[in-house]
Amino acid sequence: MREELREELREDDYELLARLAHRYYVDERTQEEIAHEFALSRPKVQRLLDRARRSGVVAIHIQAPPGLRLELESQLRETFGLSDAIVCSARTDPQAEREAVAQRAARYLERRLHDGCVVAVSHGRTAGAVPRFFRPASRLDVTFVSAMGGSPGIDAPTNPNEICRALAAGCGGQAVSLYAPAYVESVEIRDQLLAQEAIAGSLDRAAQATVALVGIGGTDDGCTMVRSGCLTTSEIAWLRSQGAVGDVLGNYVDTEGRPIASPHQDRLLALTVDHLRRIGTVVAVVSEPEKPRAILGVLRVGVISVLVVDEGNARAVLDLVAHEPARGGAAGSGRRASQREV
Amino acid sequence: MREELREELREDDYELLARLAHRYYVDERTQEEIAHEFALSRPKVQRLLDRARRSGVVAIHIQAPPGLRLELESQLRETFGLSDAIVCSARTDPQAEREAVAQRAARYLERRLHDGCVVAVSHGRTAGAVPRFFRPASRLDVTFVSAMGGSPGIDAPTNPNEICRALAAGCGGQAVSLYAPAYVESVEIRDQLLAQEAIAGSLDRAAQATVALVGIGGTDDGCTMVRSGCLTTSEIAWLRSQGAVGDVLGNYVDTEGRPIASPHQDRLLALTVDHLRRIGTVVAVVSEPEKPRAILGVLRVGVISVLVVDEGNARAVLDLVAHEPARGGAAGSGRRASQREV
DNA sequence: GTCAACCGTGAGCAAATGCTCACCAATGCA
DNA sequence: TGCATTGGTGAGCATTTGCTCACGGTTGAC
Repeated sequence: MREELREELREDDYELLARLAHRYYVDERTQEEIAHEFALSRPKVQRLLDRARRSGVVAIHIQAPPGLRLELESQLRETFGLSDAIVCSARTDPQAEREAVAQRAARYLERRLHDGCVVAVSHGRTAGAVPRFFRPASRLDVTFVSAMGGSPGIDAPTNPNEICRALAAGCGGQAVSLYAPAYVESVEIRDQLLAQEAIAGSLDRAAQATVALVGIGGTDDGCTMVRSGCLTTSEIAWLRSQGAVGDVLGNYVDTEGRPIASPHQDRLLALTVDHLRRIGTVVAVVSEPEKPRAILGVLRVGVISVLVVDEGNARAVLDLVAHEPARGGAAGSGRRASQREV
Repeated sequence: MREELREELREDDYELLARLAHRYYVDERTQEEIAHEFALSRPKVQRLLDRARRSGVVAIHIQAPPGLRLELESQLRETFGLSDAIVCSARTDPQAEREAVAQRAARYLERRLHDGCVVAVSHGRTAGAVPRFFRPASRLDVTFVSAMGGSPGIDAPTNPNEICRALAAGCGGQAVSLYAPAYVESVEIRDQLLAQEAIAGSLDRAAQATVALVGIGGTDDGCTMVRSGCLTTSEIAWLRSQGAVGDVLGNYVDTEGRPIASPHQDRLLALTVDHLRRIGTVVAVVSEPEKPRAILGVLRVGVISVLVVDEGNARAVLDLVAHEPARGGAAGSGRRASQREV
């Protein structure tokens, strides 16, 4: 919005703007002082300074550490209404990339968590890498609760209970495990399990969390939900055929963020999208390459508030949005790139 | 003061500062919003942004038109307590240089003058070039009054009366002439002249001015006061021997800005330094090359509030101050250059 | 172990800033 | 010529910002 082309300035105006801007930004005079000096009214000085900024006479440059992609982050925030976005610069090694993302997520949690917080935790390889880097400066009285059941089919450190335990150990907090599988073979069994106090209680605590740490899953045959045995390859293929592009906590959505009603849903022991919606801060960590469509779909659900992601996926997601034909006004690849010019 | 070396930052701090700065300066969030996003207190965000600025993470660059020497101007303002300084970029031709200075002075007056102003005007070649460029956008009801008498020995356009007339013509204002010579041969004659209502009245109006436009004279044999016949070369030599480095309205001062008591003073028909002191805005225009010592002395009198000067003199004056042994702390050439680092 | 000195912190306030709005002058149009 | 429109202007107010100050927790010396 309010995109302003670098307007053409008359030479005299240019000089005045530069003079005012120098006085304001370099010499740090107040607008009132400057107004007095130049025999202008204060609001006029304000307007001129505004113009100086918009016309590019004043250039504010943020000297970011290499590897920080602040521009991308801002675009993600704006495009998806996130309250925060953290992008890690591209690395060749997927393993290193995952660690970089996990480290940033850990730093974010260190900043964000404070005594009394309750954090709901999903499964996932990237989420599983977070605890290794989670070392708050001081002890934190935080409770980590599994937001979904476990799966024997995948590495232990990728399971929610394990992630909770490790995170709690990292800060001296508490871990609340969910002693149930992520996925069972019938609705009846799930309902029986949900009737268990131990299980319902844990899930309920997760639902009451103020923060959630979640991964974003894809719909390819090698995705976590398949590797963990929650879904078969034919089931994931069926979901794909229904338009599913990704999931959060086993809740599949299409590219528009609409839920995919599926029979598998009812055999899942995890928080629902509505649960997540009620949790103030939902932090999603993603690093697996080539997940942009999954990310796009899940972001559009509108429950994610913070995204920690690698640079490749970040760019890819924004590209998807920019090239989409049907949505929003004036698509085309150039639009997004010129959003900010300062 | 408060010179801050670019402090060394830890990598994490660096990242946080860059992130905050980007959010604040590029995305234009308020400090409060940022504080909330980063789970910090508002004052803390403020301090961090402060640090970001001082440590150079935020670089504010003013894209000045070529030939604008804003840095020099700020140094002049600070060094001599001027309310404004305008420096014109160096040109090879002294004539072109004078015109450039005069043009800037004219622009300044156009901005500064408003209906009802009374401007006291001295003689001088540079001051004489001002009217040619003085073309306010709209009619101005301003009165220009000679602040010293005339001299038949110099070009007409260099005489105060003539400058007043031309300035008044330029804006549709009034000119009040001083019908007296700048310099007479005895104190008695001067006193007689001062007793004349026409003369005393004009000088009095000049003394009541709210703005003054003055030149700064040197003490070489070719200075305006000698060329105009006000002083002989032996008189100016005597003044030099007394330490005089320059004058304003015929009032000679030494390099410290102290007045030089001289017998010639009493034969002068012009405003005194004390008169000038009571005039709110005294604009000095100087462009003759190699006048830095004259400028230095006159600026130190403390009556000049605005200096319009060529780049060569501006640098030379600041160099003189920087290399002075006796005054202020920690002299040496490097000091001034490092005053501002942003 | 105790005490003093010292950051770093956030509350609270004063100043500075951004913004809205009503007004005026200049311009264009009938 | 009169009238409507537009662009720019400064008054006044709400918000944002910078700053002071008292407090608490930590460090380091004795």
